[in-house]
Amino acid sequence: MSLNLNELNPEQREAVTTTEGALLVLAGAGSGKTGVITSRIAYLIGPCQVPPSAVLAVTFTNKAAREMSERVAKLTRTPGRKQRKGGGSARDDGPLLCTFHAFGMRLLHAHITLLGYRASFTIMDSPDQASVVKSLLEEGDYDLGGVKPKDVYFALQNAKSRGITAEELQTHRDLPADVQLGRLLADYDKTLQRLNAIDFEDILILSLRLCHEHPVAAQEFFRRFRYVMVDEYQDTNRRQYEMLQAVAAGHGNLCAVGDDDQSIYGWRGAEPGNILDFERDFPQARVIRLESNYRSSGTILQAANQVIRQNPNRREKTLRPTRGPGDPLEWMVGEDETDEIEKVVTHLRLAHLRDGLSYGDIAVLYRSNHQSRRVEESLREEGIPYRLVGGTRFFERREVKDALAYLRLIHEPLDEVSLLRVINFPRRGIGRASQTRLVERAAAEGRPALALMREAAHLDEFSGAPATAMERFAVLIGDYRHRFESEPLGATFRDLMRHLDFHGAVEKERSDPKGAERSVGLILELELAIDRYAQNRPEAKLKDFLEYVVLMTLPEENDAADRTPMVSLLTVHSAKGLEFERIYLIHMAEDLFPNKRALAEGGDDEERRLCYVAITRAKRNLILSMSRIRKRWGEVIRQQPSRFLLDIEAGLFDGPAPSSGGEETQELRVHKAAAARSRFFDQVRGRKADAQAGD
DNA sequence: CACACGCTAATTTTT
DNA sequence: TTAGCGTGTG
Repeated sequence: MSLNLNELNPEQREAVTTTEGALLVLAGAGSGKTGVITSRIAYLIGPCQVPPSAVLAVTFTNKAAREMSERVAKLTRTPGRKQRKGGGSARDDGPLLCTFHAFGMRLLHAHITLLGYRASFTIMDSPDQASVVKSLLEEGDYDLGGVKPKDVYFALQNAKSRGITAEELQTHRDLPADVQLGRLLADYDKTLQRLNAIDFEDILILSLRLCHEHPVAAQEFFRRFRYVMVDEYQDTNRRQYEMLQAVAAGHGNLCAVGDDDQSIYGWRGAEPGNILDFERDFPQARVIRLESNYRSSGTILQAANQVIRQNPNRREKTLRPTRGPGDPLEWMVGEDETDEIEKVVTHLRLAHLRDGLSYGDIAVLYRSNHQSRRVEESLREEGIPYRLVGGTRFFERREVKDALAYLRLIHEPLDEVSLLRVINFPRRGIGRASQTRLVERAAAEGRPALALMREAAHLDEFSGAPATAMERFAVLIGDYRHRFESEPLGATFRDLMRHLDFHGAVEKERSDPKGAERSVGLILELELAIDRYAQNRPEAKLKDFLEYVVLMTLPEENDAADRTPMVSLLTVHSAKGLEFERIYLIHMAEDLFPNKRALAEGGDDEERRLCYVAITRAKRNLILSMSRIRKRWGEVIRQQPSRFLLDIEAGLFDGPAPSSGGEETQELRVHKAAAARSRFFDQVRGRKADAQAGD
C-alpha cells in the first residue's frame, strides 16, 4: 500500500497537493479527512522530497496521533524495511505526529529552564491538582461562600483553560467570588512552581511564554518544521491556535483540517471560531471543502443530517452520500438498564454468529464513562472479547498512582506531592502530626523534606518510632534512586514492590475480597506494563517511563491480545475520528444524552453535535437503544427518548421509531405501519441508487 | 497513630 | 446503591 493520488477525488487531491501557503480544509464527517492529511504527509516526503523531519502534524488526542502514525507508516513504508523502532512518531528523523501537549512538552524539555523551572519538572494530573486545591482551601482563608471544593477546582481549571489569568479575575470582579478565585489561582500557580510541577494547561501556557519571552530559543526549536498540519481544527483553543501561528510564522505553510459540526470540546475552551479567524489571519488562504461522504450508508447519513441541521449558527454543509441507503436504523427499548444491555449484547452476538460480523467491527458508544460498566459485565458473562477505550484511566487508579508516586519521588526527590502520597503508604507509622511538622520545618528552612527525613533522629520535632521510620524511608528512596540508574526498569520496580510488600498493603486497604483482588491485579498489570515498555526500549530511563505515563504518547503495543478482534467500548468523545461497521449507541434517553448537566451550561448545540459525531461513526448499521426506566439510588425514573432521536424521520427505522409518547400500543402500530411503508420506498430507492453506483 | 463506623453526596466529556 | 470522607474510640 503506497500513495496513489488517483484514488482521491478532485477536492481531496487538491488538498493533498496544495503544499505551500495556508490551507483550510473543511471536511465533513467521513469525507476522508484523515486520509487527506496522511496522504499529504506522504506526498510531501515522497514526490516533493521534503525531509520527513520537516513535517509536523498536530492532533488533539493521542488516539488520533497514533492512528495517523500508523496510516502514514503504511503509505510511506519502503518494502523490506520495517519501521518499528522506538515507536513511530518518537523517532527524530521521521515526521512528528503528536498532540499539542506532546509537542509543547518537547519544547519545554529543551528550554524550560529559561522560565525558572528545573529540568526535572513533573506534570500534575487532575487528581494531583485537585489535592493541591484542597489543601490550599484548608489552609488559606478563601471566602468562596460555601462552594464545594470540587466546584472550586473545576472553576479554576476552567479559568485556566480559557486563558483567564489570576490578575484578570481579581481586577474584573464581576462577582465577588471571582476575586477570591483569582487569589486562589495565584496561590495555586505559586504552589505548583514551588513544587517544580506544571499542570496540563501549563504545558501550553509555558510553551507560549517561551515563544514570547525567549523567541530565539523557540525559533531554534521550531525551525525544523517547515510544513505544519492540524487535525480537528475546530477543537483548538486560543492558545493552541497561537502556538500554531508561532510555529508556522516563518513560512506560513499551515494546513488546518476541521469540521465545525464536530466541535465537541467547547467545555474545555475550544473555540470553533478559530476556523473563521483562520481566514481572517491568512487572507490568501485556500479553502477546500470535502463534502462527499465515503463512510456511511445513505440512511445513516440522512439520520445524521436530520439531527445536525437543527443547530443554528453553523456553516451549511451538504454531505453527499456515495453509497446506497443500506439497512434501516434500529431502535431498541429495554425495561430497565439491565434489560437494555442484555438486548444489545444478544443483538450484537447474533450479528457475529449469524452474519459473521467480526467483533472488531462493532462498537458500543455511550455519553459518559460509567455507562460502560453494565456492558462490560454483560459481555464478560457472554464470553465476548471487548476492549475498553479510555474510561477511568488505568494510570489514574489510586493503587497505581500510589505505586507511581514512588517512582516519581525516586526520580525527583523534591517532589513533595509524591512524597506525602507515599510517606505513610504502606503504613510505617508516620502519621499526620509528624507529616505536618515535617512539611513546616522543610518550608521554614527552605530545605527538601526528604533531606530532613534522612536526619530525623537528630531533630527536635521527631523521636522514637516515627523518626526511625523517616530515616529508613529516606534511605530506601536513595537506594532505589541509585539502582534505577543502572539496573533494568522492570526488575527494579518489581523489587521495590516486593520490598515494600506493596501487594499486601494494597490488599489490606480493601475490606471486600473482590476489591482486594482487583487492586492487586492492578499492580500486577502495572508491573507488566513497565516490562512491556522496557522491552522495546532498552535505553529507556525512569524519567522516560514517567513521561509516557502522563502523556501516554506511545503507539499501542500490538501483542497477541491486541490482535484478537474485540468489541470496542467507548465514550462518544473518544470515538471521534474512528469508524465501525456497526455502532450501538446506548442510553439514548433525555437527561442522559443530552446530558442534564451539560444542558445546564448552555444550549443543547454541543450535545447535538456530539450526537452527530456518534451517528456518523457507523458505516453500515446503527442501533440506538434506551431503557423505559432508570433507577437512581433505588428510586425509579421514567425515561423519554433523547430529543435528538425525535428529529430523525420514523421511516428510517426498522420497526417502531423513538417517540415522545407513552407506551400506547395504538401509536406503536401506527409507527410500524409507517416504517413498513417507507422501508418499501427505501428499498426501491436503494435499488436505484445501487444501480447508479454502477457496481 | 490506626482502625471502624456512619454519614453524605453523587452521575460529563480529555490532555 | 456505593464510594469516599470525617469523626470518634482504642
